[in-house]
Amino acid sequence: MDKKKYYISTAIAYTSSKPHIGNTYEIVLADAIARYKRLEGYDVYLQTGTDEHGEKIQQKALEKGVTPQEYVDEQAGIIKDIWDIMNTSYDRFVRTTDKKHEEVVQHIFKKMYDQGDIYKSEYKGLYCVPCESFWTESQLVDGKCPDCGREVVEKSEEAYFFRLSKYQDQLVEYIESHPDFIQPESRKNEMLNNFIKPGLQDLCVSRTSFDWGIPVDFDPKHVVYVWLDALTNYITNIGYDVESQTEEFNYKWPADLHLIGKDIIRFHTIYWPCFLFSLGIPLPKKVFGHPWLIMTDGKMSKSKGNIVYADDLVNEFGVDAVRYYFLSQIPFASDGFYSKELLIDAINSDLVNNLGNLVNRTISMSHKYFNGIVENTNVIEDVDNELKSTLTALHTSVTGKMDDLRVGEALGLIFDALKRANKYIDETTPWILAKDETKQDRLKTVLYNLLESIRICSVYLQAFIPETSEKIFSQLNTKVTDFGSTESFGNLENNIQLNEPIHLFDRIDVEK
RNA sequence: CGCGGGAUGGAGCAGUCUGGUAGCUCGUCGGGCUCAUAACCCGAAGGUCGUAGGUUCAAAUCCUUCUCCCGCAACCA
Repeated sequence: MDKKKYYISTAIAYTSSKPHIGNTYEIVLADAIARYKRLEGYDVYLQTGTDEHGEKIQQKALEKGVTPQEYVDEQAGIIKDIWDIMNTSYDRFVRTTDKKHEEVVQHIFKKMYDQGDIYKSEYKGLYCVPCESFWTESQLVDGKCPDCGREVVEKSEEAYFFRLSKYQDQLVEYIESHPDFIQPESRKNEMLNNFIKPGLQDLCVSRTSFDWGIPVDFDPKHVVYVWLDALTNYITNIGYDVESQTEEFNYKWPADLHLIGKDIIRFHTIYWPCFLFSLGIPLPKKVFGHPWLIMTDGKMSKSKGNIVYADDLVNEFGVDAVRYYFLSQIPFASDGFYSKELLIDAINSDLVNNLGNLVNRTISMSHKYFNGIVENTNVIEDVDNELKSTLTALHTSVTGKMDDLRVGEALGLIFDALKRANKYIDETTPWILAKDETKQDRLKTVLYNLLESIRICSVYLQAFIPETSEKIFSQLNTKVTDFGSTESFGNLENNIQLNEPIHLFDRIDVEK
């Protein structure tokens, strides 16, 4: 076994409310990457989960009249259900209220304290007494509390700080010598110019204003800052502890990819690396800040009532339709739009007209002309060449796009190939061949080529729309579904008995 | 001058790094075909590539001005 490992993580979802499609996009994206890597033969580990501490959680629980633990248990369940509804293949779903995690976070905090990276000091800030909140200068509205509009006062409170400043030079050096560390590239410049080079201030890593968090064990009126708690999930759940690391940790770490939203790049490319420097363990290989899925009618908000949830969409359109939309329509580095019209458009034109119809017409013809048994008679004509080369080229081109995390473009290449296969039907006109007694062997080859093209595309599609791939393989009645079988054309079994054609996707009536 | 991103036919995007006939999907219009989920295939119309200027034989692409939109601005995650 010389499988190479691939550790990919999503950010852990904050349990303050049910995730909408924007939040759900990330796990689907991670899943597609993970599935593709597995297809390629990597030993993939996909970790996701929930971030369950913090003041906001405590407030929400209070509002609902339940304990914070009861609240996050419910929320974590909801989130996990949505991840499952999206058919995502995570290997472990972690929670920051897990006892083992909490214990290791305490060890980490202590270690940092003992070695002088964390020190006790005072947090000074502008405080709104009635709201019990600290605000920064820039958050104030007309110099007053942005929540209630009342005066704020200078206040200081005891707190622990992490010496970010100590690691500034090391961080700059690391980022500049590892050009792939922060992706896309524009984010790297943003971090360097905006935050790091102007000078890193030490980070306040404890709170005393609320208690729903991991207590600092040697000073229990403090709880650990949520980000120190949350970020470490990437190591605490694979067997890291300050004194001893498990074999699992040594094998999996460093992570190959942290997939995160572009809004939390700062935490993953500044705080997290510095924490790891402090612990003396390597940095993850890549942090990719993906763009957002935004609504054509403006930002989602409760007041607008335009929040869209993935599970509702799945109920209406099916899981693979929603996955397809997320994976194909969101640009690599800039935000992508969502609207029901765009979703329906993509379903009808790509999934129904292109993919679904291709499979359906090909299998139908095979049944009609040869009772579903198609032999590769190898009656080759020039017109076949372009089809074959289009299909075999995918092996390199799709993999290249996936390596660059350009998932939408990878999917686009596959659908271009399907389109090419539809064109091949017009070029070869099987219905005319069928009427000619002497062309039966040629017709068999044409149909075989089409079925093989469909098979090859379906192998790749396992990473993106796995249920659909299954349905196609089942219609083709093929066992050849491995990645290696797409390197050359003609690996579909000869003389297989096809199953009856079924509709993969139903057309969505636009009038509705 | 806080930092960064964006503005490309009706819609959504690619192209900008490494200047050289402006491309893709959807929609519209016309044609073809009939195996198929009114699907498929071919063709056409539609863009002064946000504004103004500059460099160049040549600019969506490089430089500068301005306008508009978005994100960030560190103790909310």
